[in-house]
Amino acid sequence: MEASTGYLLVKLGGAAGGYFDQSLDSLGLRPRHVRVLDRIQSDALSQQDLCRLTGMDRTTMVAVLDDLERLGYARREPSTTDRRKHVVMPTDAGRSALKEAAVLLRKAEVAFLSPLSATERKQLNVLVARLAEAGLPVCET
Amino acid sequence: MEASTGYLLVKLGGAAGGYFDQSLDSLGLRPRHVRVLDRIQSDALSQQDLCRLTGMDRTTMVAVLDDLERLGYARREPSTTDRRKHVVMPTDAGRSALKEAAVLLRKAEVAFLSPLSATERKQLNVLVARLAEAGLPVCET
DNA sequence: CTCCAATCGTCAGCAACGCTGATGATCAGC
DNA sequence: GCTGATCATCAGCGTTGCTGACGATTGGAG
Repeated sequence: MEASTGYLLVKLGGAAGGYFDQSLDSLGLRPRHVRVLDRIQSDALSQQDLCRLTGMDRTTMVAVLDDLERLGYARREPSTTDRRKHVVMPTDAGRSALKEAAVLLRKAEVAFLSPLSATERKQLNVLVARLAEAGLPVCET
Repeated sequence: MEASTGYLLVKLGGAAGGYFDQSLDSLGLRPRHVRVLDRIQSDALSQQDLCRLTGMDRTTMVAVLDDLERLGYARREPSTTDRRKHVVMPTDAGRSALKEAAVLLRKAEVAFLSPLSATERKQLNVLVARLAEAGLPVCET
């Protein structure tokens, strides 16, 4: 029970989360900010689009974008095609912050997985990818 | 970035957590209650002992034990050796509830890991156990 | 064209969570 | 017998993710 895969997964997920959180402290960001910053690089997305793509709540997204705007990493611009929408654009500072964050996150991940050999890390990646891709089966008890 | 092992681990951990939560709905318990219920089976532990063993906060433990007592699954008894302490004892109902919970959790885990083959599940278990055992390295960025 | 339901972004406020600090009771060492 | 530490408890704080409501705007039906 203590050593069940499921329990360990929960524990590990939490630890990894805290780990990633900390790794971004110097940027004043949290992983969710980076995820949003990443999404808005390529396409011009509305806040709703971002919600759908990241799975975040609409009100949480407002807070995240407030943060990114305050830090000068992104801007909200009125959409030219739909005046209800705001198109979210990254700034130059946002783009370089994203690069920096990616480096930090990568470093944190390497450290976190350091107890495993290269082969094992590859194995783990395959397994969790399969599990995540499997759509996280619906609970029906 | 989207498919990094670390990010997937966080996602998976959260999903597994919610999964386990749901699986215990019918018992009115949450995984933490089951963990406590499990710990008090063998030894006579004080609340502080339980905190140390489970890593839970002392005030959270109070709430958990309140729940378990209200459900008739555990009792607080004054320690005979130290009148500051409460020894936490499982009731018969608590013991059978634990058995039932273990079954439900096991079922949930099987379902959650069902996208993997038996060999892969074994592999995953070894890997996450190694990572968890490695003491979750300290972040120092 | 005129409504009307639906969508967008925002805000106030709620419920759960984990924690800090303080309290009263008790213990252990000097 | 005093003093500092430990135990269980409670009140209260800050954070988090969410619901519900709101005004503004859109798009389609009649």
